[in-house]
This record gives sequence, C-alpha cells and structure tokens, in this order.
Amino acid sequence: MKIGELSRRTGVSQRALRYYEQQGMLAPHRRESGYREYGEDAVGAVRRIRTLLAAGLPTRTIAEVLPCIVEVSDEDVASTCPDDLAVYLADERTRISDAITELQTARDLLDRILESRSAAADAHP
Amino acid sequence: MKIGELSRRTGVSQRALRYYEQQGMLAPHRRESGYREYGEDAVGAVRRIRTLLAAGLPTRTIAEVLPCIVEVSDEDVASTCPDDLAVYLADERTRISDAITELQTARDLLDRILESRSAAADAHP
DNA sequence: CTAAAGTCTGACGTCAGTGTCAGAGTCCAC
DNA sequence: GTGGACTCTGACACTGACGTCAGACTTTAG
Repeated sequence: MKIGELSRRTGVSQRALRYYEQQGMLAPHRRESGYREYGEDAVGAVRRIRTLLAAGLPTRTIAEVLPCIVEVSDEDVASTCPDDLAVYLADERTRISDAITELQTARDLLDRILESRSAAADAHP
Repeated sequence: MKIGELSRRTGVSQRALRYYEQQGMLAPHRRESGYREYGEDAVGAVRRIRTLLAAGLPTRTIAEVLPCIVEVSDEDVASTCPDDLAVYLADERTRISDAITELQTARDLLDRILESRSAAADAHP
C-alpha cells in the first residue's frame, strides 16, 4: 500500500511515517517513481512504534528492537535480540514502571481535587 | 528560603524553578535585592508541579490548578476550583488513565520480548 | 488525455522544558 | 570589609517528534 492508505489505517500522519523511516524504524520498498510501498506488516509495526514512542523510548532504541519482533498471529516473539540491548530494555522497563506509578500519583491528585470539589458542592447545594 | 536551598531540597534545577515562576506556577516573594524568597509550602508545590508535568499536563493548566490545592497535613484539598477547570481536569484524568494503559501495553511488549529471549536462552544453553 | 488527487524532497517552524553562558549585583562568614 | 558563594536577568542553544509549506513529479478516474 502507499503512504496515504497506511496513514489512514494507522491514524498516523504521513509526515510522521516519513519521519519514522528517516529514523530507521521503517524501511518501505520504493517504486520506480520513488513512491513508498508498504507491506501489510507495516500496520503492526507502526502500532508498535506508537506504543513504544508513547512509553518514551527513543527512536534509535525502537529501530533496534523492532527487528527482534517476529509476528506470530497476535503475539510477538523476540528472536535475535543482543544481550546489551536486552539489558537496556530491562532498564526501560523499570523506567516505564516508574512512570506508571507517577501517573497514578498524578491521577490520585486530580481525584482528590475533583472529589473535594464535589464535596464542597454537597455542602453548599 | 532562597532558590539554592529549594533546588537542593526538591532536586529541581534553579533554572527550572525560574521557568516555573515565569509560567505562573510559582510566585515567590522578592527581597529588596530581587532575590526570590520561598516559603515552606513551595516544597510541596514543586513536588506537585513535577508530578503533573510528568503526567503531561501543560504548564498553563498546572498554574490554574495549583491555587485550588490547600495543604492539609499530607492530604490535599481543593477549594475554589471553577467549573470549567474541573471539566478540563476530568478530561485530563481520562487522558492520564489512557496513558497508563498505553504504558502498560508497552511494558507488556517489552516483557514478551525479554521473556521469549530468555526462553531462547533456555533452549540453547 | 486531462485534471484532480496523491506523493516526493527539503527546509523551516513549533513546543516544552530545560542547559548554559555572560555580566552584574548581593549575601554572609571570617 | 572583603572575598568567595550565591543570585539576578536575558539570551541563545538544544532535543524530539512532528506540522507545514513550496515546488515538482506520479498516479488514477473519467
């Protein structure tokens, strides 16, 4: 498929898709004309890119880890993942867990604010 | 206290503290000399700023929500929080929950990668 | 065949949250 | 009172992940 379709199917802008390619995270084939040609697997790849980007992993890391992922129906299986990368990924995993905790703290804070507000509304109906 | 002490006590750089002020999130008193003078409550305020920044709230929103927070020992209570802000905060709450889900998805992906890797190591010891 | 729609590269803009540096003024312990 | 530590403002730099625009080329529907 061409870039427009991939963009529509993933919800990711064409600009972003080109950026992903520039960063080595995607490598579509090219037609004679220079048009990018993406395979079906690009949809899953883009989905993973978004997930890892949202988790704060740098593009370089994502570019390294994506080749480790082989699609098996809906599950992902890593094959040739070098040791040093695995160590780094374990660090990232820790960072993500910490981030989750922080977000939960933030959400709790918002909850307390919103809750005490509704409590005040109850007091002055 | 002056900015150096607040920086040490919060682990936040002086540059960042000045930026927070510029964005209206902090409003320290000033000495005759122009030196910033922070109260004890600034420590908690900075802690909340970090939490909400980490959660992706924009500085403008944080500047609006901080005055809603009145310290009650270790709990926070909102007082005069305008309706429209509350609506917006509820949206942010949703966004944060979504972000947590995304992070968990990313962590699961990393787990599958790391797990299948150790499985491969077991297969070829 | 033609016009409209799609795509290309390249470059500059943006935004948040700082880092860093310069040059000048201030504080405080001795 | 002095010297070293601290603080001030202002400005420019930087990073990441894109947005946006220009100008040229390609594809596709009719």
